[in-house]
Amino acid sequence: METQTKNFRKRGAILECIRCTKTHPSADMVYAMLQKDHPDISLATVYRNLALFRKQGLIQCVATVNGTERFDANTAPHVHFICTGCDAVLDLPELQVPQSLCGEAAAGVGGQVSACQLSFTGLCGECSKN
Amino acid sequence: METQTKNFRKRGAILECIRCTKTHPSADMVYAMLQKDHPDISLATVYRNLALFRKQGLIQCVATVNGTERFDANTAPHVHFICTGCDAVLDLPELQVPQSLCGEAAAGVGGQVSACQLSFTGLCGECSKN
DNA sequence: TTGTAAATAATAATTGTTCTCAAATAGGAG
DNA sequence: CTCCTATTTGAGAACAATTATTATTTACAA
Repeated sequence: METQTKNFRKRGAILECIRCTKTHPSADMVYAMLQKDHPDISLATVYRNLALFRKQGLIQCVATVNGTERFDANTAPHVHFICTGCDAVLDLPELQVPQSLCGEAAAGVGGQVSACQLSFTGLCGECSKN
Repeated sequence: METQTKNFRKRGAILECIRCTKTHPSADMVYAMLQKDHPDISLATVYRNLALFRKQGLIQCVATVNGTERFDANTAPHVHFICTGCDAVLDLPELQVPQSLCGEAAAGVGGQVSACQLSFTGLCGECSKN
């Protein structure tokens, strides 16, 4: 029973992990965070399940920072800030992409728009003091 | 003299190449396009110079599609459309990010905003007919 | 020509990600 | 409970994009 619950679906643990953090982690960060409760987890399992969650629409990739993808369990479209100093990805919940732009975009290409993404780049509060 | 002019600074050719195309090419695409006039160019040279141009502000990375970076010599902030069908990156010159948002973003993080990027994802006209 | 610093080609190394495959496991049928 | 089958997983190989290294070539000035 002990080992059973421990090994019972690491998939759930991965989803839980990404839902409980605000840092928009990469696959590697999720892997590191899970080490404590699941020391025998494989990095491949993390990648595999992140890809699955994305396909299922449970999470989304919100940015690619220095070549590594960053994920978010908040699938509602929202604005991000990417710090070039510390590679942090922050939410800007108070900002919103004007709805009208989506329609204009669809019209502009004569196709279908399924998502939009707005992100700002710069130095966060911490890093701008460096 | 012949060989001299031919070998004279491939850097210029790389910049020229990216300035003369509207497809927002990747490093690999630039490399392929240069093969004709510079069959002996190295892919590493393309990467190196693209990185340099970016640092100099001559070009910018406008998107990461399927893990590969796409560049643009138009460094003015403008909106893009990324087709998930054919991986094309298109301009949407008629759209603009409201200037007010940038200020709000800077205020939101208490830091400095150096760039912003808005992109829509979906199917382009061609692909939506598939 | 000769010295020096920058640019390059070739290739090795690194890094993020995906694939392969055999072993472990869950959940159902008997 | 026991067997069966499909799912999930770990380990590491494979892969592709990118970066670093190194020896060679080039531009240019003295």
